[in-house]
Order: sequence, then structure tokens, then C-alpha cells
Amino acid sequence: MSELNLPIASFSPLYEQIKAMILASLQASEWLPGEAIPSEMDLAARYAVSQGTVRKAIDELAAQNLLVRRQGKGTFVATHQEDDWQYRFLRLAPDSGEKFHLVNQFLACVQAKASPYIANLLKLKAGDPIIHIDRVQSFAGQPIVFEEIWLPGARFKGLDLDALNAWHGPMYAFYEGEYATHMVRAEEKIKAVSADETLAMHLNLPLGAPLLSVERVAFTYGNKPVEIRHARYDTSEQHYENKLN
Amino acid sequence: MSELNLPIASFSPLYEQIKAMILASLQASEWLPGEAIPSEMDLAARYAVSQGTVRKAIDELAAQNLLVRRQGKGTFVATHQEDDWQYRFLRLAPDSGEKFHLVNQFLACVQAKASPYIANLLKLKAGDPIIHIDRVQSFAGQPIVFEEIWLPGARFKGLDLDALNAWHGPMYAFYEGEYATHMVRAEEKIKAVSADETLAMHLNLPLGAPLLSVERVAFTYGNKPVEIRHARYDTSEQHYENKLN
DNA sequence: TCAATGATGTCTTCTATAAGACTTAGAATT
DNA sequence: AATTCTAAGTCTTATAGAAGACATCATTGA
Repeated sequence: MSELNLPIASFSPLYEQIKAMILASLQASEWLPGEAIPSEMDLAARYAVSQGTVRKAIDELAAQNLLVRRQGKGTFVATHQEDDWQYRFLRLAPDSGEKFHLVNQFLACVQAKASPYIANLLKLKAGDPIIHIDRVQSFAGQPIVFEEIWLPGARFKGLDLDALNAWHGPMYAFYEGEYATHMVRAEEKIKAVSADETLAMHLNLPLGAPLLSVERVAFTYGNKPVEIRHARYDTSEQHYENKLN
Repeated sequence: MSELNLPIASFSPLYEQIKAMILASLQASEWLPGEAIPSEMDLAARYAVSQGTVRKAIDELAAQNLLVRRQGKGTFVATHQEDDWQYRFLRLAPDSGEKFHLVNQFLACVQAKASPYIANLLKLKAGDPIIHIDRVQSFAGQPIVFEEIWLPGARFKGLDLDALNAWHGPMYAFYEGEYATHMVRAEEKIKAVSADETLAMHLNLPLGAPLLSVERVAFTYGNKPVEIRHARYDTSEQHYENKLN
């Protein structure tokens, strides 16, 4: 059924088509992060397929962490404003195994023009307006993370140091609440580097100390890159954790 | 149905019970890596449930990379002896983006007694026999990886330098073929360190050069740890790649 | 009287099954 | 040699009922 009224993905299985349509609604902000989407039955009626077909579509979106299912309650749009999502993108952990809470200090937030390198990663044109943030994060009084962030100026209009300092919580919750930008996934490239003068100063380490360099590109819906980060971790007392499946 | 003849997981959904039973067969080597398992229909008959229920169990095992489905052909036990699995556990990639093939050189393979640290990770007793391997891997003539490997002596009886040198291919394919040990998943802890004298020598770098330290624990079926690795990567021309979802 | 308890209804996702479509590969036919 | 057929596998879709969450409302007990 319903092959005629579907402009996209006409020759794929029904549940793939449903998946694409739900994704489109998500991307169009028809349902906002944290909100419930219509029930499986409602969606089945809307798309004129069975509940099980909608279910399979939702299953895959939930597997990608775009949706969150709660039996008996409903299915919700994933949000970074939840406690258990604080550390979804932070793989750094203390060697001791204890929980850790990083304290944030923003050093700068300036408007600038995109370098060719940054422009390329963010799919902008060199010279387009961007916002550049510097921050240090500390644990137990010790500065541990030095991080630079680049954001497209168009999407994050008005972001300045005051706005950042007024916010208390994870960065991605901030983007979501203030700039309607939900991060879906990210790619990281990790290297070992030596502390230069600036890094040594900010992280309170000797010149040449080994640091973990983590370059991240983060994406919203539709594989759109919207944030570049370059972090340097002092890994003398902590490590980057990764699971391979 | 069939609650009486199931010793394990009696109060979980049927498909979970099936999943556990398939997993048990896998662990017991009833079907070997690379082989096809019985068809969904056959398994359904065997466990006296419907094909769809078996399917859901297999789906989850396939999602964990324990099984591989091939439409029209069958479902197969995952194996490391496949081309596309060469790089499943190797996250190092050249900055340039090109494909790379690492050339292996084994330096040592000795029998020893487990230190408390290694014993703990491998769930052995300190002093139990282990095998300790040193190797260097090169790309384009340059040594890039220095790696130490610890294996439980009991499981890898007879492994020596000759056996290693006779093998040409990925390590995990070797374990699978020669020691009936299939790796299922791994955990890595990553740090930045400075090259000491030994490392500088092996990797042809100045003393104190920054290196990526990667400590891995690898597990077979049943969450059994069977390999410890401590690698040091020279990341001046390559990086460790990671995707966050 | 009032608060705590328990039954009930409704809306949700979750589980299980069945039927037919699609894929693959090899045998049979032309 | 190319084509068609067939058998055996997985994949897709639909349906029915079970199970969880929660609000409502009646009942109970002090």
C-alpha cells in the first residue's frame, strides 16, 4: 500500500519509509526533545500501516539514541537535559573509578571568521562568522581539560561570555535549550601531544608534558556538523575510556 | 509455553530464554565461527516457539556482533577470519585517510608468571603461568606501534615465537584458528605518555616524545577476559578514531 | 471527616505468532 | 550457454493479547 503518496524511499520496506518520515518530523522539530511522540497506534493510523511496522521503525531510531522508549508511558524524543545523559559524550574518567564532576571556567567567547580548516569541517565558507570559546575544566581543584570550541555564528546568534557564565550544566543541554540544537552523534580523533607554553600554563603542568588531544566534530539531525571541539586532557590521573564491540 | 523444561531465566520473555540458549550453544562451540547456525525455522522447532521469536533472539545477538545474518543464505557465527573484520578492533588510522596495512615484527614470546596486576585483569591467581609477547608494527617502513600482550598460559598452551612468526594475518584470527578462542568485545583505557628509553628506541623517536598508551582487556564468550594488551602508538602521522552515539 | 488503601479503566509499550514476500544458489531445462 | 525452476533461507507485515504506568474513584479504617 501507499506507494504513490511517498516521495521518498519508495522502493524500500515500509518500516524504512516510516522511519524516514519520523526522522523528518524530528528534524522539523514537530516534536521537541523531552516530549512524547504520538503513540505507536496513532502513528500507525497516521501512516496507514500496522502498529508493528511503526514499532520496527521506532526500534531503529531508539537504537540510534534518537528516541527513548518507556514501557507504559510512551516514546520520547531524546534530550541532553537528563541526568543519565550528562556523560554520554564524555569518555574521560578518573583512574580511581570514582564519579567525577567537572567544574567549568570559561576563558573567552569571541566572534571571528572561520579559518579554511574550521569552515571545511563545519561545511561553511572560509570567512563565515563563527564563535570561538575557550574553557578550562577542573576536578578536585586541579585543571584537567583545556578546550576550544567553534560554533557557526548563524545558528548560535547572540552567544557570548555572559550567556555561558549564566548557564550551569552540560554544554549540549545549553545548545538544546537556548539554540534549538540537539546533538545526535560525534566523531573524535585522538592523538598524544606535548604541552606547549599556553597549555602548560592553563593545566598547571611542566612544558612538554604529554597530553591527550581530542578533536571532535558533533552533528545534529541530518548529519549536519554544528560544533568543533579541540580538547586537551591531562591524563596523569584519568583516562579516556572506550568499549569495542 | 515451555516454562517447565527451562532451568535458566524462567521468568523472562521467551525470546530472552532462546537468546540465552543460543548463547550457550555458541559458548559450548556447538557451532564454530564461520559456520552457519540452524535456520530460524529449525531453531523454532527445536525450542518449540515461533520463527518470529527465534528471529528476535538472533536479532539481538547479531546486534552484538556475535552472529552475522545473510539474507537468503543463513545466519553465521561471527569470525575474525573475514576481511571486513580485520579492523574491527583497530581504531588507529593514518591522518591522510588512506588505507593502511601494518607490518608485524614479533620481538619476544616468553612464558612467565602473572603479576598481581595482570592476574587480576585476567581473573587468574598471581603466579599462574602466562605468556608475554612483545611486538612492533610498522607502516611505510616506520615503526608506529609497540605492543605488549599477556595471555593466560593454560588456554594458549604451546604458543611460542615460531608459531607467531609462522602466522600471517590478524592476531584474533590466529587465536580463533589455533586456540579456539573467539574475541567478542574489548575495553580500552587511553592515556598520553612520554616515550622512555625503550619506547624511544623501538619507535625510533626522541626520548620524551608523546605517545598514545592504550590498555586493552579483551573478552570471549561469557565475559571471560583472555587477553591483555598494552600498546603505545606514535600518533604524529596517525590518530585513534572514535565514534560517539 | 479525612486520609490511606485498593480496585478499575485506559493508554501505553512489549511479546508472540502466522503468513507471505524477497534473496540466494544450484538444479533442471531449453 | 542461457534461462527457468525450485528449495531453503531470511525479511516484512499484520494481528492479538500481555504487561506496565498512572489517574480516577470507591472503599475502608481510625
